[in-house]
Amino acid sequence: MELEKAYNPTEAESTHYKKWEANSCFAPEINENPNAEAYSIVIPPPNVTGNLHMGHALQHTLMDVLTRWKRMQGYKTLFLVGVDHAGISTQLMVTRQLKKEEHKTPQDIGREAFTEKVWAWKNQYGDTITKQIRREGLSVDWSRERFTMDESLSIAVRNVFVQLYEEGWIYRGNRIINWCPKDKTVLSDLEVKEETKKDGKLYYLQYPVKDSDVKITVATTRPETMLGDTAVAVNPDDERYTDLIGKTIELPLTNREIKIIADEYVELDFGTGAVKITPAHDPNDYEIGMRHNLEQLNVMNNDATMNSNAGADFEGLDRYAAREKVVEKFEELGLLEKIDDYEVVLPHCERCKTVVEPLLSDQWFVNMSEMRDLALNLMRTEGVPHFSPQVPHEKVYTTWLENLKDWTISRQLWWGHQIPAWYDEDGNVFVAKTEEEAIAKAGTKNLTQDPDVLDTWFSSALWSFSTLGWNGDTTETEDLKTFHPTNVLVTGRDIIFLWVSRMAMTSLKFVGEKPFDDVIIHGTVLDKNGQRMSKTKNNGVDPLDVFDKYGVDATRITLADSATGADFAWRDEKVESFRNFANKIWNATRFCLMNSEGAQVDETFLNPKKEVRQIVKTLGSELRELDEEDEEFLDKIVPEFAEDNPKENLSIADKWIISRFNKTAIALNKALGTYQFHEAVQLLYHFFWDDFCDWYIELVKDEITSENINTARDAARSRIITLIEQSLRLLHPFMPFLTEELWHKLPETSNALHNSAYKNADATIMLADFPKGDASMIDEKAEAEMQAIIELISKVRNIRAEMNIKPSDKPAIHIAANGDLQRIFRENEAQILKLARATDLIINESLDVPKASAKAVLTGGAELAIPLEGLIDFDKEIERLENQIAKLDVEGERLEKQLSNKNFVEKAPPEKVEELRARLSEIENQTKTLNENLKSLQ
RNA sequence: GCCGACUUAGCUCAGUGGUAGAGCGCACGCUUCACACGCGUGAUGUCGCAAGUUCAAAUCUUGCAGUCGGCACCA
Repeated sequence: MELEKAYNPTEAESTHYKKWEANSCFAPEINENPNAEAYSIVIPPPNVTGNLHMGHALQHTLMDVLTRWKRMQGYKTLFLVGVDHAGISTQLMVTRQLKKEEHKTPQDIGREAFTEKVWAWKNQYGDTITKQIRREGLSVDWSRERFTMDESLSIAVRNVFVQLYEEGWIYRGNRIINWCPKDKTVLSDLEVKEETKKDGKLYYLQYPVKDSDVKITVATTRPETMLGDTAVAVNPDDERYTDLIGKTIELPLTNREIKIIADEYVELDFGTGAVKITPAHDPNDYEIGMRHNLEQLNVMNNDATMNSNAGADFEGLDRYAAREKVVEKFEELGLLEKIDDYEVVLPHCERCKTVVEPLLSDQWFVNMSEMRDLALNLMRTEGVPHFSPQVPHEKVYTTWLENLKDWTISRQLWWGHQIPAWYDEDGNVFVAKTEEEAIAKAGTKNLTQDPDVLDTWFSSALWSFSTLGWNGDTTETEDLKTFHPTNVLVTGRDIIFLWVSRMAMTSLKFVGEKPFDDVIIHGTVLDKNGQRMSKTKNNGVDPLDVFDKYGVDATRITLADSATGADFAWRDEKVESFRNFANKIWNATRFCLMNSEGAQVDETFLNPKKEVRQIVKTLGSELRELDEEDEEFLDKIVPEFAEDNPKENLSIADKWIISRFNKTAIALNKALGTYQFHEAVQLLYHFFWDDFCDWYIELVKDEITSENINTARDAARSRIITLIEQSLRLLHPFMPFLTEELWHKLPETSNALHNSAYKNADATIMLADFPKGDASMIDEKAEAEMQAIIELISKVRNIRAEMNIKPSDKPAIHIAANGDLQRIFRENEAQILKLARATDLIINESLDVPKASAKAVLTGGAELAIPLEGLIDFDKEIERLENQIAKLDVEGERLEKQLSNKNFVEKAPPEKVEELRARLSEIENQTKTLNENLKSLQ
């Protein structure tokens, strides 16, 4: 079989996903093992309005890597997918469309028609994100796809609301809240972002005290709110104002009189020490107002224009126009003391960036006390959720919970879960799951449902269990039993408070168990200059463009390689290098397939013991008394077997690559188990490229391309193709398309290679058994021997390059070495000659070469020389040797210094001291030899 | 204001007590029968600064500087 010269991802990406999906490979039901352990991940539901960005691609890749890995291990895996209705974003988007297409506002068409439009919009555009998820290759179970406004999830929301209300945790109250005048809705504290404005002003306004000439000066950044002042407060200990406490102020621009009150809240040394109090427009003033029983005068409409309470001169003015006018009037009255430049920090709507106005308003709140304690207790007693990385997230999470305030959950929107509360004509409230129940409770049909909807995060908070069937009416399902708690949540740090904490709380409260064990917090993908990607800066990198350019697999493994929890700057060059890696895998496989006649994928070629077990099984009882772990077992029963069996007859290179493979597999499983994705990718990259391609393939090339058909050649072919097959399995969680594409091209791949949990499924690498790695196949001796061969070849290559020996010139290699090294080099003579591009390998106890030779030393006291009659440039060779001596000298000096330090020798672990001594002795030997070589040239 | 992270080769980043690493880039050489998205060879770092702990510090402690982030906020 001959493959294209380079990997072209397009075809693989367009066919395999469809096949996997059609074969239900993603659903947990594919697992035939009734005792299989479950593994589950729920996706952080992307906004239904959303488009995939690089952050999603990163997060999704990590979840899919874990899911595919566990699935291949035989776990009953569920990667649950779904989208979020995303209240404000979606409503804004549809509102914008309505304005553009029909020049209408939502109010023009009414709630029902508008909501219908949003649903239509959702149905039309809502699958953008799910298409993109398919493109990413995510092995999510589409049969369990959820939407936060699904019927069952909505029932869950209502049940949770009703229960919390009945238990007294949810209440309706009139409090200072964050109001977005543009979106015209209340926002929770978490949806408000502070921004510093450097060119702000601090205005000093003078208020005349009634029946006196005294004026009291207050400082404010928002002069327009003075129209709602209902007091001026001073510190009770402030001697400047002692006489004024209790006096009355004639509030300018209004004909109202307000009191001067004393309150500890006021700081003596800030501003003028006197504070205007506007209980309806400032959270602190509100608190003071409550303490002093002050009137709460709301002077603003919900679009941040002034209302009639502000007086006829101001009514209808925008807050900023009103500010200017108030200042002008104060100036006219001679009551404007001064205006200072002042850096102000203003709250902004996270979504539309409008300055948020603190307003007194009737809203629904959740008192979080009980649920907060449940979550805190879980962390304190079990350390759950376990954050990766633990620092700083565990502490930030805990601290936030400890300081948790009430959650504002109502939103003045139409898109979302409408609050299940009804009012009768007298304003009495009836909270119930359905209107019928509310009617029953109220004893009247004349009820109006609260027009507001719930914060989007209220439904997201239930996501870990509402998606598995819990809705309050139904509290036990097979899925809940099997998949809850989920194993790990993968998400960004921006929603630890908004989402992670709330899932922890609601899950504990309503299901009585944690929602997940682990939480992986990934970093943020920044642009190439280290800036956050944003629409306004237009510096975003579209993952779909990257997929098109470099392929999905290259993008996935690039992202996984970057996942250390730290932010990182996006570089196309990095994907390019992983695209090259994909191509390398493609070509290595291509090469093996060009030489695959007579080969078969068969694990026993990598592990003869497995064959022993098979033979034992076949032969049956007569062999039972023999120890199958005994390495010479086969020799004992059939001596000729070991000699002739090419599976047993392994070269150093074979043993070495098998050892390296098993080490890699073990380390890879460990890295994935501890969420060290970068480590995992590095292991795969270097095993495959450096060990397998650069060395193993080159070492066995001659044998497997041999024209002579014999069992040894076919065994070598089977071995290398089996190594490819096993490597593809290790790579599959990261590069699903490429590995599936290649796997099917390998000879005799079938569902027999599946994990035993998937015996009957159609053949696919995604269900193949994930290699665990066999520690007993690690062969340190073979690795050391191979290291000697690699060192020899590398040194020859170094001489060739530095002495400018043409590739076409093939010199002889002379080696002086001890018995063991002699054997190793002789056994691999053909490979050494090929890879070093030499003609003869002359091995002796000592070197017997002409002066005109280039020389080098090897670890273990061996020497090598390449005679270069007529070719050698003595000056160059001298320089080369001097360079090597200099390098060794630097290291030797440091070691000598360390070893002559008594403290080190006495206090450091003996094995460490011994290690350094051995190294020093090696350096001394090599230096000595190099110096002799150098002298002979001078 | 409080909390925290980061600072390592030209660039992007790994590395958490024992001889400084990768990819890209750079230099030199290669139509070596899988791959130039390749092969071989090489150069490049007082690991932000200062002090401390230790036989030993990129790694632990403290301080400083710079960058970034989270939380809170004084009118």
